[in-house]
Amino acid sequence: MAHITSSVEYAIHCLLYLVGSGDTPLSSRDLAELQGVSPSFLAKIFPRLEKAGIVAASEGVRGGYVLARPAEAVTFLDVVDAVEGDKKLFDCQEIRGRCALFEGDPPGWATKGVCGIHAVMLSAEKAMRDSLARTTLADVAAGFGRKAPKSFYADLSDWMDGRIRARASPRRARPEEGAG
Amino acid sequence: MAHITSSVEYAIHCLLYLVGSGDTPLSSRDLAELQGVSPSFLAKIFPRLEKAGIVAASEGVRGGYVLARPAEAVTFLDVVDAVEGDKKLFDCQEIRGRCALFEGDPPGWATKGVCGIHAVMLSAEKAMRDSLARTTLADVAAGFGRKAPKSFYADLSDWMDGRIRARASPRRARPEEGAG
DNA sequence: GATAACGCGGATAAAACCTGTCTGCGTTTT
DNA sequence: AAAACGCAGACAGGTTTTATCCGCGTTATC
Ligand code: FES
Ligand code: FES
Repeated sequence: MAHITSSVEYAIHCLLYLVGSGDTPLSSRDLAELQGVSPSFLAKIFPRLEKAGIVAASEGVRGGYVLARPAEAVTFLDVVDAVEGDKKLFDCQEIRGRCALFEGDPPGWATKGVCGIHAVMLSAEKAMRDSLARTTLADVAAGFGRKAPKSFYADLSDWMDGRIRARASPRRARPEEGAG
Repeated sequence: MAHITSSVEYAIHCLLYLVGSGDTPLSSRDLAELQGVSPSFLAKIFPRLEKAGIVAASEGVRGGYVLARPAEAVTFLDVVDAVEGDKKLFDCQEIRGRCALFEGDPPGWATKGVCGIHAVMLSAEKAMRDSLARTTLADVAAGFGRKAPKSFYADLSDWMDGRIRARASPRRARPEEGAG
């Protein structure tokens, strides 16, 4: 179990597909099957992205999700916070006030302000968050676009269309199921 | 549950006391009672600091721990790694290779090198670790020394001496126990 | 208008992790 | 010999993460 969980990995990979899909909504089920992850689990992640204003949902048949903002305006930090809430890197237990010398009544100089140790952790957390805030969905989408061949996007589009057509006309699109 | 756990908080607070104690070994039990934390739990943390070469142990009666290096040579990162092992900030599941379009046989361009998303996380982890490596025990000890009154260190020394004397001559040091 | 796809929320369960306790062992001072 | 110490392992309880399932309201399509 890591601090940045698999939920974030799922979320960002999905968001990258949404970057490519433009105005066409993609359902969480399709995104799950496309990537080979659990549809039920993914369905629990998306509402958090929606509450954070990262994606917009459309209900009903042919519904799904689209990006609610331009990809340049969604940082990794946005996604991490949306999916994980405000999870702290370090949870200070304030043990400095329990020193036996204080006998249950710690003096002001000992408990005033943030503990020096805690301050170092907060600084490290800030460094991490600043780093995450420096990269957007658009940045990684561009990097992915440079690696993938042109045909990939066409194949992807076909796959999504295929799923919709298969559901619309199961008789023609998946004849093998009835003929088996 | 946070990424940097309470064990690290306990460890560094203890190490700060060791900075002040110089060559006199302090036992994990005394350090635990002084700070109001579980002696059993603290006893599980110190061996990890010892294996990492941060503290040196002396066994037997009057044994305990001393710093194995100057406080200037022990960074927060050293302590975090010693106590938590090499815990990653993010654990990539390599879901990029599971894309349905690849049909179980992902092409080289899709799996070569580190995933762009993973790379961002690694960069954030590095930022955090660099930040932690920038502060040493000596730094925070100096900050603490500026806050605490002079009498605190004398009181601390007395408290430690008192514990040793109480154990050496229980009849005189704790008469109320036998008189009850 | 019925059906099916879709998002949403809650209940539930399994696995992993963190915290904390306990016990027994060997070592060393008193 | 006794007591204080470090060390290693087994163990239990709570929390988090991952994952599944179900029922509900909404909406496009037949
Ligand atoms: S009291 Fe929490 S870090 Fe010092
Ligand atoms: S596959 Fe793990 S972050 Fe992309």
